Amino acid sequence: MENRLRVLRAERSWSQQDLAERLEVSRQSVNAIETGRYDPSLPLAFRIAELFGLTIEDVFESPSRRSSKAI
Amino acid sequence: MENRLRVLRAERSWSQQDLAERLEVSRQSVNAIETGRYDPSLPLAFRIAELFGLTIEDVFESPSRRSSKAI
DNA sequence: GAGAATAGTAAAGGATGCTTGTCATTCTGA
DNA sequence: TCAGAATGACAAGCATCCTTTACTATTCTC
Repeated sequence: MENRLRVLRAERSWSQQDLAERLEVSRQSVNAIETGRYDPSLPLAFRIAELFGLTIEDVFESPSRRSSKAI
Repeated sequence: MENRLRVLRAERSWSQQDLAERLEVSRQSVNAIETGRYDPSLPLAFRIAELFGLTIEDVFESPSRRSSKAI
């Protein structure tokens, strides 16, 4: 599942470690999610979306929904 | 994590089996999610939201977001 | 009452998420 | 240039998700 985590993190100049601490997960989990090795659990997806003030749909994108979304 | 799956299903008069087939999961998985024994994976949460034409936030609700949402 | 449909639960096993620990590589700045 | 920060990746182990199979209880319909 595609996600915009790396972009959102970069916009805030956070390291993976910074983000991991804010989400209360390990740095390796952040890295694995960013690099697409696995998807977060639903509770973690909620924490991620809330941290960035976005909806889950804004952060993660199911393949079927990837069409021509602006920017 | 709270969810409105049972209500959404009932609104459509679907059995757990009906819903399970539409989601391509087992009836027991639907039952477990409805009764709160566990949360769906993120990909399954997306399928559920898409099936009902809602956002994930509309179907599932993190504890921190449970305040005074209308109806 | 018999049979079907629905729902709740359990056990066992496979798949996935998350951890700590470790190593290699790349980036950054003094 | 070189040290430290940052990143990517892997392994082992535990937790969680999801499966199949199975059993039970309730309700409904004939």
